[in-house]
Amino acid sequence: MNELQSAAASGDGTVGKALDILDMVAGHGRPVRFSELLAEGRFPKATLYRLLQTLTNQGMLAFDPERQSYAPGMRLVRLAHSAWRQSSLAPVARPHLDALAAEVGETIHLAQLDTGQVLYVDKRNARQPVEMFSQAGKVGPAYCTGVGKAMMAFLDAAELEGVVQRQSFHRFTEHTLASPEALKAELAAIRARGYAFDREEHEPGIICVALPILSRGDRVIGALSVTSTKERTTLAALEALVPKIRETAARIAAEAESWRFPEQDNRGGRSCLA
Amino acid sequence: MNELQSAAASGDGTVGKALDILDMVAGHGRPVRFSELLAEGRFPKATLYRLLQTLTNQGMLAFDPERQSYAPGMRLVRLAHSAWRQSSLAPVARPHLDALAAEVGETIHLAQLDTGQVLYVDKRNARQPVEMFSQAGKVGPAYCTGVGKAMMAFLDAAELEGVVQRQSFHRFTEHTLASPEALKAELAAIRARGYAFDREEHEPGIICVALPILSRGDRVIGALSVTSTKERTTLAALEALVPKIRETAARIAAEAESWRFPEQDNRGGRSCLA
DNA sequence: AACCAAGTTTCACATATTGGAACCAGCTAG
DNA sequence: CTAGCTGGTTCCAATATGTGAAACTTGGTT
Repeated sequence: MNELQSAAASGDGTVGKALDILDMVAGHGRPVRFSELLAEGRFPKATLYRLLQTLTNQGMLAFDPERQSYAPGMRLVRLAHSAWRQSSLAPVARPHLDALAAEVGETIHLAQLDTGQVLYVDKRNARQPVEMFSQAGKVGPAYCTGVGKAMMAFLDAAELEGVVQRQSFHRFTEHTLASPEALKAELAAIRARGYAFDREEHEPGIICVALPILSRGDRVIGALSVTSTKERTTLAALEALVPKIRETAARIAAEAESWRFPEQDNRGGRSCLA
Repeated sequence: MNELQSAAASGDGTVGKALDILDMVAGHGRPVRFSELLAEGRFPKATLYRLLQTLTNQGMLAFDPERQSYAPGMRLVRLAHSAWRQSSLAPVARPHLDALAAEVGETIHLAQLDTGQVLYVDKRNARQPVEMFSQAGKVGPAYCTGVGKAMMAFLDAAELEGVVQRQSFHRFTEHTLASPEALKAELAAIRARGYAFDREEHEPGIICVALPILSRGDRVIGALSVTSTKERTTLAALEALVPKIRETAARIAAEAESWRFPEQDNRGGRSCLA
């Protein structure tokens, strides 16, 4: 029936297809027409149509009748809020990120590995007010970012293989490690050293240090990075921050371990104000 | 064939059920056991089980084998990022919120109406760094919040009816409007006045002014509020901010109108494979 | 009027979903 | 140790659901 299609994507019946379509719509990054999706050739006309309808009236997609196009719906935002609070590292990490941010005056990212990609779950922006979802929920490549490499370096062989296979190795800059071999060599170095650099591998001028967040038994549960520009600082200067970052990572890891959900149920009214 | 019947809830086949389950899990606000969900009695054992599995291996749910419990998964966060950027008012409103926040030194909320509830999509916090998802994606009641009432007041009769029906009218404080009648009277006043107050109706000590964001033809597309505490300020003082807020709301509305998605397609990286 | 492309609906067919019931731990109590 | 649990997983026939080619409708062009 099925052999090595297992891993990633669709397969599970109707629900799987529906979610696939959700991804397709979200993936476009802008409202999409029925025909555009159809053109992707992944589903026959009628099926696609029906599924879109279902998703739409479930609020997972929003249909703009004027422009006749679909976009991911707000129900996702509601659900994601809940996901973020429960399943991400962000809530436990928050105070630690704040502290670290106060110490080093640079941009900080908290990321997790998801389907071979880096998923940013929180951020502290040196200056200027934080952007909300615009950053959390964002995904990026693993093979050419500090956090991505930091996490990959501490995966075990089997996991790593899967993740490496999913990398696109697109050459973003002249420094991008654009092959599995180059990447693996780099990962070995990172593993030995204990932390990763991003030497303008993803964006020109942007450099960073990143450390994995390891839970008991060295399981990778996330990564933490401090980012800056080549103009403002140097790799050596960033490297000097490693002890602090490591400390923060350790604290987060420790807390993540013990973090059991408070037995109180949900829905009350929480609001603003500290 | 139909519009305003059946509305939200489940019904659409398997996909609908799956999404229902997603809501159930998310709704608990903490990892849930199979049996807890089962106890809800909405689905027969085997069905629930299968659906949970499907959702899990699609990444919509995360299963913690140690604690044997399900929580909303990270795939939702990814999807929501996209939803937030495309379908919410937040991206267009951002600069205007920043400006408003700078002027009035208080907490600002940007909300939309979703399934009869208030869905917060962005926020500016007077002081202290913004919390990310913790606020965006959060939902709250419509009948006892400034933004909720501001939006309801400008719905047309048919829409309003639907929304009112979904209110729980739980009495949060002694000021809460706890009946459809009281609410409707208030809404009429708000409609006439052009803006809404929250007089400690949701949380004791918390007051706010809110204005709807109306697009061409007076369609409600969101709401904007300035919140503070009874100690720090008064309703009259908040009322004095109305012109500024109205201006901001108008700007957001105008921009939302013209906002067509930049023709550039999805970000440089990969599509949906790799 | 004739055409075309985009979107919507139909319908005979088969596959995916269903859910009662049986099954399998792992526990606790008798 | 055995019976009786509770919580979770698997079977499988019955059938409700989802499928998709093709027909149809809409609205815009020439």
